[in-house]
Amino acid sequence: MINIKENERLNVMNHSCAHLMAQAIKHLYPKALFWVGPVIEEGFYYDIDLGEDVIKEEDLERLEKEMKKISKDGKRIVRRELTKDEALDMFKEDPYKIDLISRMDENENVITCYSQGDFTDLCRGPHVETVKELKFFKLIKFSGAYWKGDSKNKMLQRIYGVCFENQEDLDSYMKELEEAKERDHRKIGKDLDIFMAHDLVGKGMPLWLPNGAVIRKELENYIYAKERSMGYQHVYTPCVGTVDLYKTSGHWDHYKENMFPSMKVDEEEFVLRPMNCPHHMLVYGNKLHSYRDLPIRIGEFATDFRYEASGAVKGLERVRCMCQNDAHLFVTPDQIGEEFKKVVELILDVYKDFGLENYKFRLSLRDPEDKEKYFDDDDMWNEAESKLREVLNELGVEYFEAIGEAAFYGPKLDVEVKPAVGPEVTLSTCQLDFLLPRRFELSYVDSNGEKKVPVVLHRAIFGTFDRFTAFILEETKGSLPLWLSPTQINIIPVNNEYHLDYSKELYNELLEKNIRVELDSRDEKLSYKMRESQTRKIPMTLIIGDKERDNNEISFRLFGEKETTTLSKEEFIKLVVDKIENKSK
RNA sequence: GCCGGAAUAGCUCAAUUGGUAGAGCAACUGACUUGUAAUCAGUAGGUUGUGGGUUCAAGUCCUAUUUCCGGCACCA
Repeated sequence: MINIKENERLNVMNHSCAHLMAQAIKHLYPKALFWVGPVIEEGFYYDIDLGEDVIKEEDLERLEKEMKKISKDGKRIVRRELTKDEALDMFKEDPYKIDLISRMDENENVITCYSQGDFTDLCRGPHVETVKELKFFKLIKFSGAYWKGDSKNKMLQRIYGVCFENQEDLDSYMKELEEAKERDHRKIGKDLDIFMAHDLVGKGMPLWLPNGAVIRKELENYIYAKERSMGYQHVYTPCVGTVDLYKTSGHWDHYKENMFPSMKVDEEEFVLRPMNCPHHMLVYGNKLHSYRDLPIRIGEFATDFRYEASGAVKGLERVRCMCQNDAHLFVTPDQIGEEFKKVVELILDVYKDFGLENYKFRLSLRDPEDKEKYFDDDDMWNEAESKLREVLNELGVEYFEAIGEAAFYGPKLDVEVKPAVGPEVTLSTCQLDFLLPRRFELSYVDSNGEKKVPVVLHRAIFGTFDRFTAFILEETKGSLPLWLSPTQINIIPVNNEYHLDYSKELYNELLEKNIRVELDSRDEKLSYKMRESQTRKIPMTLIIGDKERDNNEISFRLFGEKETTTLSKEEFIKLVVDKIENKSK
C-alpha cells in the first residue's frame, strides 16, 4: 500500500484535501471548530469539535457532495503571513487555534494561514494552487479522538479521508482496503475453523479449535527445538501467584490496573499472572549459581492473563488470555552484548524461516523526563541504551528509536508489524532489565568469590503464540506452508468403488510418516470435493483414479494452482517429507 | 475505558411506513457413481444476543446489558 505521507505530491494534495473537508464541514456545521488535520500514511484526517452534533455514516456522503461542489467552484488557495498578534486576533473566537498559536514562536517559524473562498485556516502549508485540483478523494471512516491524544481531555470527532491524482489510483486504494478485510485473521480464523469465542467463556478469551491447535503445536515444536539448540532450559510454572510476588517484583505498583482482580484463598491474595518474570526469577534463585554457569536461559510457553481494555481486544491479536513464547536470560554484565546479539540473530533467523519481510525493529527507550513511569537511575538507563544500540549497529540491523516506549525497568528492542486492519503491533521483544534481579536479591558468585547481581534479558521471539498466529494467517492469507498447515494432504478418489482401496493404502502410508492427511470418501462429485479442498486452502490435493492405481502413482495439485503433477508414490512421499523438513511452500 | 455503528438458522445475508420471520450454502434422507472450484429432489433447522418497557400487534420503537465492528486512549 502506498505511503501517502512520504509521497511529496500526494502529501500536499491530502493536506489540501483536509482543508477542503474542513471547509465543507464549516458549511454544514457552522459552529464547527477545528483542531489539527495532518497527513498520515493512509491519507489525512481532521479533528473537529462539533459541539452537540455527531457525525453519522450518511453525513460522510453529504460532506463528500459538499466537497465536490467546492472543488468544482475552483477557488484559489491563498497563503498569508501573520504576526503572532495578528494570528491571535484573527482566531480570537477559536480556543483551539489560540492554544496552537500561543505555543508558536514567530521568530523560529513564520506563522501562516491559508484561505480558499469563505474558509481560512491556520496552517504551515504548502498547498495545491486551487481546490480544483482535488477531485479524486473519498472520506473513509470517522470516530472519536481525544483532544491532544489524552484520554483526560474532551473527545473530538475525527474524520479520515484520502485523496489521489486520478480515479484509477483511488479505485485501487479502495480495492486494497477491501482485500485487507479478506486477509483479516478474524475472518480467516472463522473460515478455516482456527479459533472461536464464546460469551460464556468471556471477552478476549479465544478457544483454539483443532486446526488452530495444530498450528500452535507446530510453532511450539519449532521454537522449542531452536531454543534447546541455543542452550535454553524450559520450565513449567503456575498461572497464579500471590500478590506479594508482584509486590516484590514491583509490577503491583505499576500494573495492577491491568491485572485481573485478586482472589482471596484462605488468608492469601492471589492473582492470575500477567507475565512470568517473577516466577522465573524464583526458578533462578532456587540454586546458588557460579559465574561459570551463566548465561542461564529459562524458557516457558506460559499462559498469562491481562485485563486488557475492552476496546482493545481483537481476535487473536490482543487478548486477555495469551500464551507467551517467553524466556529470561540471566547473564553477567559483560555478557549482555553477546547474549542480546544472539537474541536478535534468532529473531532474524525465525523471520527468515517464515518468509516474513514486512517488519521493523524499534529500539524503545525511556523518556528521561518521565520520572513516574521509569525506574530512576540515569547511569543504568544510559549504559543499557547504549549497549543495545552498539549491538544493533554491529549487526547492521536497521531500526528506529522510540522515546517513552521502554518498559519501566529497562530499554527494549521490539519488532513491529502491521496487521491487515488496525495499528501496528509488537511481535518479538527483547528487554534489558537491571532491576528485577535486585528486587529478588538474585546473585551469582564471581571469580573472586564475591556475590554479584546478574542482569536479565526478557525475550519473546513469537511474542505470544496467539498474536504470531494471527500475523502468519494474515501474511499467508490463510494459505499456510505445508509444515504448518492443519491438514497437509487431502486424498480424493475419483470413484469410491474402484479407487478407494488404493487411496486408503496411500492414506495409511502417509499417516505412518506423521503427515496430516485426510481421505475424502464421501459420495460427492470430484469437482465438489476439489472445490472444498481449495476453499479450505489445503496445500496438496491428491486425485486418485485408474491411472494412479494401475501405475502405483499419485497425481497432486498444489493450493492455488491449476495444473496437476504426477509422480511415483515413492517420489511423492520423498517430496512431501522434504518440503516439511525444509519448511518450504 | 471513550465516541460511533451492529447483533436474525451452524455460515453468508433478506424481511415496505410496526402487521404470519425467509433464501443460498452447510447438516440430515434418498437418487445419481462421477478425472480437478458447487448433481438433483426432499427433510429438519429460530422465544430475532439477553432482560425490561411502549403497543391491539415489536426482528422493526424506547431502555438497560453483553458481545462484535471502526477509530481514540491503553499495551509490563
